[in-house]
Amino acid sequence: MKQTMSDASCEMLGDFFATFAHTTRMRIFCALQRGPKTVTEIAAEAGVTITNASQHLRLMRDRGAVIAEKHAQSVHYHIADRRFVEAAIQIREALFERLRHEAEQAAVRPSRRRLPVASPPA
Amino acid sequence: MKQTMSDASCEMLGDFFATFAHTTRMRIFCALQRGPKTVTEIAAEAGVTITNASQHLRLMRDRGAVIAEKHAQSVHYHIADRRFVEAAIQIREALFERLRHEAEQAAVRPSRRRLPVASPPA
DNA sequence: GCTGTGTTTGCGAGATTACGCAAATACGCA
DNA sequence: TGCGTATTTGCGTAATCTCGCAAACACAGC
Repeated sequence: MKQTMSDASCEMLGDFFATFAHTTRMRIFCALQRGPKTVTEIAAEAGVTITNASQHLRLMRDRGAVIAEKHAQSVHYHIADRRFVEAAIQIREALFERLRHEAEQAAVRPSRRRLPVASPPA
Repeated sequence: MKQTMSDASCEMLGDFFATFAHTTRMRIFCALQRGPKTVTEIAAEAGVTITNASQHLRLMRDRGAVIAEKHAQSVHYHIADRRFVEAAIQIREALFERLRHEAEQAAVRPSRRRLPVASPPA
């Protein structure tokens, strides 16, 4: 069981990915890319209830993805580390490129789809 | 509900992050960074049963994170896109740096810990 | 065809996560 | 102090995920 990353690293990374492994949290993250926002604003942009937004934000906060700051009655949330945004954009580009590539492949051989195992040329 | 990323993008990214949002899958991903491997090898390196490894690999395959190729009796898995590795490394660096930073902060003011909300200087 | 090795699948139990509602808390303002 | 706005928390239910076991499947060699 030798590995390049330690078990601790794998767990840490797994937790980090779990932080964004939800459409709503991704929408929240996306909304926050345009600057700090209150819970109410975030809930509106993400299209969820304030309670639900607060719950997701707590999870994201506990895992260090976002930071909360109190201003008067409201709490302003913002993204904790700009590199998270850069990584997300990078990943999105890779996924989009993959989609384009798959679309081209589908156009070339329309009958070939979603084989569970891709065999090498026989 | 205006956003920089579309709902579809958020869902796609959320699914992608979910693909790695598990310690075992992260270990599998890590094992595969050193080259293609069979299910049996992956299971051994990740410290899980072959059945369990196969289940995780199926999920990762369905989501485009890894690619399977049959060779004789065995199936060799490899990472689908090198950028996934680069993104993971980048994120890991950011997390480690954050850990270091937190450790320094803790050393400076040892009594201050894990406040649910960080208030700005009053 | 039969056997052995390697991989996948079906299914059920247990654990975890997500969500809404109602209640509680925090804070500014009168 | 009392009120209104903003946010969080407790809790119950529904949905999803994880994992092991046994069975099924794929394939090379005999």
